[in-house]
Amino acid sequence: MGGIADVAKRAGVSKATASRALTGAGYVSPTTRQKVVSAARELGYVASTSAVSLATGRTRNVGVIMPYVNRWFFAEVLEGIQRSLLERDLDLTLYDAKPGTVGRQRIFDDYLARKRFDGLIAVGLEPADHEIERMHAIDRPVVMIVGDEGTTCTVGIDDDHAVRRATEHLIGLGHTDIAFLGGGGADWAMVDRRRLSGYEAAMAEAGLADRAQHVQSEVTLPGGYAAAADLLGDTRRPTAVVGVCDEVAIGAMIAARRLGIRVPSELSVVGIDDHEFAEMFSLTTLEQIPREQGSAAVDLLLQQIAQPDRPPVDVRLKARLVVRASTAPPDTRA
Amino acid sequence: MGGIADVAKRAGVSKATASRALTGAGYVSPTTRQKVVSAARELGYVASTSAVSLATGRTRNVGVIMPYVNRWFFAEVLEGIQRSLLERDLDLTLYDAKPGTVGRQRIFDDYLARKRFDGLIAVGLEPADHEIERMHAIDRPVVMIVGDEGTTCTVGIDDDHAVRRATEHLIGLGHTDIAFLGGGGADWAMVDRRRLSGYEAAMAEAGLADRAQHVQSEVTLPGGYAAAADLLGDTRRPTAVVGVCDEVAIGAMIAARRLGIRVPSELSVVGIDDHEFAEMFSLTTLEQIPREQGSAAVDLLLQQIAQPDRPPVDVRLKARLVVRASTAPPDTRA
DNA sequence: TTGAAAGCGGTACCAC
DNA sequence: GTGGTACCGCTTTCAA
Repeated sequence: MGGIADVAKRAGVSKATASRALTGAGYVSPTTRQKVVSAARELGYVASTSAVSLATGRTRNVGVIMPYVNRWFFAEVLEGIQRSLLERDLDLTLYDAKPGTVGRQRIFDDYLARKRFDGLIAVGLEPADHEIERMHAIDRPVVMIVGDEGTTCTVGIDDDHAVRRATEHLIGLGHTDIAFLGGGGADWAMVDRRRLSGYEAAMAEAGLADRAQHVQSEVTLPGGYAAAADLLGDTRRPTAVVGVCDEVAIGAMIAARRLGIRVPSELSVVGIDDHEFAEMFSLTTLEQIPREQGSAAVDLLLQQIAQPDRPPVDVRLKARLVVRASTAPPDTRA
Repeated sequence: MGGIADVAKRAGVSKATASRALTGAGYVSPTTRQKVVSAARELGYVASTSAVSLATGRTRNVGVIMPYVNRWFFAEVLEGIQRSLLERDLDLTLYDAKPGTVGRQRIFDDYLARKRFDGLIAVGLEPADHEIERMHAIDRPVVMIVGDEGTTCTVGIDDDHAVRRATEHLIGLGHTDIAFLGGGGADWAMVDRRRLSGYEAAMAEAGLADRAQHVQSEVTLPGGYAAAADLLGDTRRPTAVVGVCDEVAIGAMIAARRLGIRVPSELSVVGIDDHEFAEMFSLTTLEQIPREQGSAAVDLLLQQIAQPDRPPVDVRLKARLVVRASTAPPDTRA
């Protein structure tokens, strides 16, 4: 079936010439090229990817490894990456590496070593040391989204900046009783720790260090709901909440409504993300655009693939404050 | 670096023997096998996937094509597929084929033809005729999740059954003013049409044909919210709503709360899915388990790959009614 | 500008 | 049981 040999024969040229004409590498006279191209089209010729890879050492495929695909941020990033790759005629192989699963182990131990890709994008992976080692061992460029700047390229928002803006926004409105909701527990992500620190720093700088309060919560919408339900059930509750992300913040808003606590008059809520639900909940938040981070990562990766020796770049975006109706000055009638 | 030739040399055998020892195909004496295996381990040998593919014609890779990855159902299915493939040492190449985009066109026109996979799983694709043609043209087994039974294997729930159960549940509680929320508009998915028909049939059978009411809505949580906000703002509103899926149903619940309409006393809501938010919203729903559909699809696909001539199988699951607190008899005080 | 031929890294048939 | 060898389908020197 339709190998390049058939195309060559039909065009009356050699395999070599056919290859040159089709790939665009090397000289071919315009007329010959035309003949080859027509022959290929007539035969419905499509090059075998494995043969091409074997011969060139390039897979025209990018690996994407992430711990979740069902959370807003990750799904958006994935879409951004996919769209970018699609434009460039590149494939995408997905690795779902949930923390603490044997699947993740297999991915790092076996899958990566197979080098089915020219480069790897790791999203919010929080890799352990031996995992980082594996990633470097494969000798392919790596770009991380949400990771620490270091030896590899990195894309992400400035978390410290974002959470400070969030906290300062509340402080600026007059709040002093501001809780930070989200994170904590066993496998607590670095992002979430960073955000907590930023919150604490902002509180301290405003002389509110002793009012700072961290409420643990799973970093999901139901998680935020559950944690907030506990927190707000108490009569001695904060007047404002910073959610570690919008999902948690929205969970808190829903919990507040259930408890009959009015947002924003009785409780102000800020998030970080600008999640697809943020507008519907009128959530004040710090906007990040994961799709753009995805395509930025692709750009960086392709640069690294083209020039492996370039020093690692660090793209650190500033999140923009989007004020909606979930924040207001504290109710002073109390 | 590290080809099978090196392994063979180190083990003191031929490439052929090394290959047999490593792949498990063909006879090799236990001792020889041991030698080869150790040599391979010592060298950190990993077979080149492109070379294997070229030689065997098998890619050990499965393509997954879906229109969204950021919606609950799709993300869950994807995770289910991924987990199944991971267990079997198979890779997953993702194609994000959003309706009406050039990206989708490229996927069907170019990407599929490259046959980077041994089989394809299409999720909720609603393919046009020429797209179906393309899928068959690649001459690889295809399994569809949420599709019409026909020439290919199919996995999915019995939508008619599910929506009837939902509607009958409400009718059984005494409701007669039951609206169906979701679907309609330009590129209206078949699933949603099927569900609407089921609802209409159930209404008709209960003698409520003239009370049937379809309210258009984008099939997302914010979409359901917006549509319900309109619908429920009217004083002459239904006493119950069937959401085309949980996302829409939950959007409706949120809208109701905003409007001060109490669920379930003033409004009953049923969904279909058992979405991750369903419990938190106490939503009565018909449970489907997308992850299981994903792994079922993988099973079917592998069977087809092993025995291409098997007749297409149709897995049609029954959704289970999960009664929570979003449904109750209509308020009769009115 | 084009063609012949040597790989790329495995697998699998066939003879020993 | 094991080894020699002809492919798999394409790219890429190197000569002509």
